[in-house]
Amino acid sequence: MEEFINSIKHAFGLARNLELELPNMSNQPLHILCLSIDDVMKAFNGAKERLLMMMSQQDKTITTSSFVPMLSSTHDATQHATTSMVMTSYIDYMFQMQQLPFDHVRALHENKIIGGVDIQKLRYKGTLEIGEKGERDVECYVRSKSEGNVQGIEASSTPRLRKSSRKNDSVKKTIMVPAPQVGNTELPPEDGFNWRKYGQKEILGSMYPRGYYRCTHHKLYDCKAKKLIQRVDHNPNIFEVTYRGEHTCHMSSTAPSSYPGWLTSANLSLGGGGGASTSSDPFTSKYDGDYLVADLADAMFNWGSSSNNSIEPLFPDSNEDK
DNA sequence: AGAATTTGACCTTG
DNA sequence: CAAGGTCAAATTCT
Repeated sequence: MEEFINSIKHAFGLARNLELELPNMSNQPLHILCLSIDDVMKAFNGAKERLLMMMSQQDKTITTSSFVPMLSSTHDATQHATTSMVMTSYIDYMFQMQQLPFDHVRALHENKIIGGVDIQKLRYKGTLEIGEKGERDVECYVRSKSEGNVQGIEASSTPRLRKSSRKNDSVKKTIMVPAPQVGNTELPPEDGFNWRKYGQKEILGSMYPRGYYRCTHHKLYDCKAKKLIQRVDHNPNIFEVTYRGEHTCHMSSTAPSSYPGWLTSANLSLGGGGGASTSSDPFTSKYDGDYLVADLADAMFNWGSSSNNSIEPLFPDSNEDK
């Protein structure tokens, strides 16, 4: 455990240094920045390996270890699982960051604002991914499946025509997202897309209702992307967010110009170009659940002292205008 | 006024 | 048939 703590502290230290040096990077060749990012990634990679080893050992024995009590005030199995999952998410989050600095730095260079030290906009939302299908040994926590490509069937015998959309959703990916501690805590942090709620349903056996959202552009661009949001029963500070379908609104002027790292994964096919950034630009007002690298580290190490295992507000002021 | 949300009814799936 | 998912009218918000 101590080994893991040291390695993760080292990684966060490197990330912190990189963050601090970022304003001065504008005069440096980009490959210098790449090397720095590589160092950070390697450090987190090592820490993650250790954590996954510890988790796999835990999963085999299902007994308490020194690891869980340090993070959690309650020791029941579900809390244990959730805490481990979210902690792993922090590590994953740092990996996902790798996809962003390059975009950000490029954007900043292109916009010639890096000299203006608008570091505020380098803050990134804290949407955390638990894992991806078949990628790691915590995949048991993730539901991710393809549902086939059966075409929808028109309901011809009823006055109300409706396509079967469920089978058309070829992509389904579920992640765990911590609830924001300020602003509207009823919703998980934004993910850069604009969603419109179209339904809510009480789910059998769940304490909290499930909210159904679709892309705001679903009519204009025939965008098929949807998401389901539901609070986790045993920890209301965590949302289970299921994404379905693919965004086909990339070229929209209101579509995000950059996506969170986990959304750029191949199975969601979210890569590709983005249009001009407007209000949906993740680095402007739409991104209100901001977390800095250094604060992620602080939140992570303060986790155990928090009575509700939630993420502390990092920039309370930035969320008040919601 | 238009956009977004709510909510009960309806539809699909297993 | 039950449960989950979606529709669409009513309502609320901006």
